[in-house]
Amino acid sequence: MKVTINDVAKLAGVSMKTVSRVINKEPSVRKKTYDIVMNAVKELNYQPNIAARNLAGTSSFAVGLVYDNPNAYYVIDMQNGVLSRCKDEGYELVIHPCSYSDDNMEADFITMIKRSRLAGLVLTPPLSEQQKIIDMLDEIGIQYVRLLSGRATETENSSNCIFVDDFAAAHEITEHLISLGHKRIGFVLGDKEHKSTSERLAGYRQALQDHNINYCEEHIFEGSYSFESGVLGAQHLLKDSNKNNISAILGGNDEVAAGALFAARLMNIDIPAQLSITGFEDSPFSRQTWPKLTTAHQANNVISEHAARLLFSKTRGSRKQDKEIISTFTPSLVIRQSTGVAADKT
Amino acid sequence: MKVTINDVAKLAGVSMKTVSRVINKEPSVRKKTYDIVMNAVKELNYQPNIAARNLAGTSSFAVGLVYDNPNAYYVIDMQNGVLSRCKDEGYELVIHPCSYSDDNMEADFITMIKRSRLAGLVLTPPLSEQQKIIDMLDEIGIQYVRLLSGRATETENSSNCIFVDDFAAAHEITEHLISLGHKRIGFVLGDKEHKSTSERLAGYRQALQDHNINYCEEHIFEGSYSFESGVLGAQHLLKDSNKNNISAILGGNDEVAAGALFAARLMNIDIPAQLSITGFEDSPFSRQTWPKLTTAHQANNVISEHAARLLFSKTRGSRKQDKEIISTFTPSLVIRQSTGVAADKT
DNA sequence: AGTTAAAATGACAACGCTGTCAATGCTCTA
DNA sequence: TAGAGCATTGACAGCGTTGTCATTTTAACT
Repeated sequence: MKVTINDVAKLAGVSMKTVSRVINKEPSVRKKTYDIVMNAVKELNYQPNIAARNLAGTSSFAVGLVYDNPNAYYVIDMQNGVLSRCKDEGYELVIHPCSYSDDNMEADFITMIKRSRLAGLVLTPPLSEQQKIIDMLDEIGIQYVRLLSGRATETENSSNCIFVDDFAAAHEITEHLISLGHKRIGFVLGDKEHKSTSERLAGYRQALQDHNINYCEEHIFEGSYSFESGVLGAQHLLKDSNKNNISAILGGNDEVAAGALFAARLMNIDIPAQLSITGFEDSPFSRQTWPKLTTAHQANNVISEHAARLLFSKTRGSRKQDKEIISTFTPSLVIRQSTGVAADKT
Repeated sequence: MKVTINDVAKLAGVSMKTVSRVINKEPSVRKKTYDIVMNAVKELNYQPNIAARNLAGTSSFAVGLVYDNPNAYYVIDMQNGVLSRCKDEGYELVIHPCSYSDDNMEADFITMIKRSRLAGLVLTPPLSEQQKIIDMLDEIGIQYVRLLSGRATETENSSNCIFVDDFAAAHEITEHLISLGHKRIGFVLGDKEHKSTSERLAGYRQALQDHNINYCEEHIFEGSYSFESGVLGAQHLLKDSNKNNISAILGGNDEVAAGALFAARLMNIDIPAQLSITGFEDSPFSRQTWPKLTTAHQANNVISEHAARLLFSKTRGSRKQDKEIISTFTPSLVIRQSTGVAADKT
């Protein structure tokens, strides 16, 4: 039942160490030896014991995924992306949900890292944006990859970052609305602690400017990445006392947009005839609203897979540098039924 | 930086083994010794190395969570519930998403178990219902806990099962609709491979029978647990050519119900004035539809925490039997705005 | 063929903990 | 107070791998 490296070595007629070399794809193994060992591995269906490898080796065979994100779809995509890479590389994934606001967070963090002797970490926003955390990790000396909102060129040291260009996405969405004739466009922002919020706002402003539309502070609602915030934000932007005459609303993400949709329904506003609404991320429920949301598609599972890829390229010293790692992802516009030609409100 | 059990032993002036006893909460340690050791542990901020524990010990310090479920909210809740228990017990969680239809599934499964030397497994539906998988696990001899739809009394050996009483939930929901005057109630079922589907259907039938309403096959749509299925199912049940005169629809779960809501909107049917719709599970997006869904609340994170609790009680030989483990959970009705008094259709 | 360097392989000691079993300390009884 | 018997502690091997370094084999030259 329990096959060890010794069994394989015996069957292959080589030493333990040579088997170790083969399964770790180390150089300096003759092709012939390699084949013999691999055959033995297959014949016995040998699975190296992770615990032993972790204990004996310098770096472990486990990576951590750290997130503080209430969005289930986002988290699942992130997990699956990283996990698929882990499986290929024979690593384990240790998931670590945590709360940024939690006082114990740092201690928790360190406990996790120490206990599992992690080879590296994938950090998702907003934790990936916290300098305090980055400093802590640098001090510990652990490898990590950060998922960030922005573009690679901006930051000086971005060798361990994967970027999502929210600026470009917001720019594209806003231009889409402008092309439909919208001039008074509201924006229900996400949490201001998230960099994606300021990036998206900046993209929106740039698009307005490109088309000579004045930026108007009254069109901005500072909210958070939640359905409820979308409801509140839309209600605020649309209420009669605010003579905004808004004809379109950007939701900070799909959830916010769904909330805005909900609010519009409460106010008997027809979508998209009277009001256009857009989201961000193209999460599953942007297809589960009525009408379906125009949004910016963001392949989180692919993004996180690249994050894992980048992490492995650092930890395992480029054992195999098969595919190129994409370091900046730009979401692409997906037009659905929640946006339409602007109603004339002049 | 790296504190080992030896450092603690030296500081405490005891042997390695005694420290081991303390951190494992083994009996036969004098209170005084225990305190001395614990102080040393705290002073050095000692974290036992999981890899070493796994390697040296008979059972490992990792449990697996296996799921084949497309519902992100469900999966996240399950993870968080199990994880919270793991944290308390110093265990790691290895997540294992898999596809029931995948041919490699079994091999994958075994690879995972072998590689990580898991102490136990938590299985969620529909995998937990597969006899083939159960047999496989029994053969391997690994501990596991199954999450099942049903009630504890039904099955002969249910000592390693946690039940969710979908029958009762469906009964309650159906009675709610009946009490509102509904007599012709449609049901868009989930995947027929899931036991929850037959349980919910049975609960629905029982409620009809209890109130002397005839069960009518035309009111049933065999679908799957997805938004799209909800759309299709509702469209089918509501189309004019089917002279069903349905005044209410049970969605197989919240996602299905959201789909049904979507379909109703397409057909310009007013909810709940013309049609009542209900879901199951009370997942977040039952609160993100318009109108919000009447559903059956099911605390998946609590349920999965109890599953983990049950698993630990088996593996660690009841080291501390603090809280009682609930083995059957009954979802409770949550009335929101998607259900209302039946329109008179006679 | 003889020499030398490089490539391939192997022997063996860690890694940090737990299981086993022996040794010691303590309590209680006669 | 001695001895039995249990509670508590410790010494040491071993879990299955990798790192180090020594050894053997191969290739590449005179």
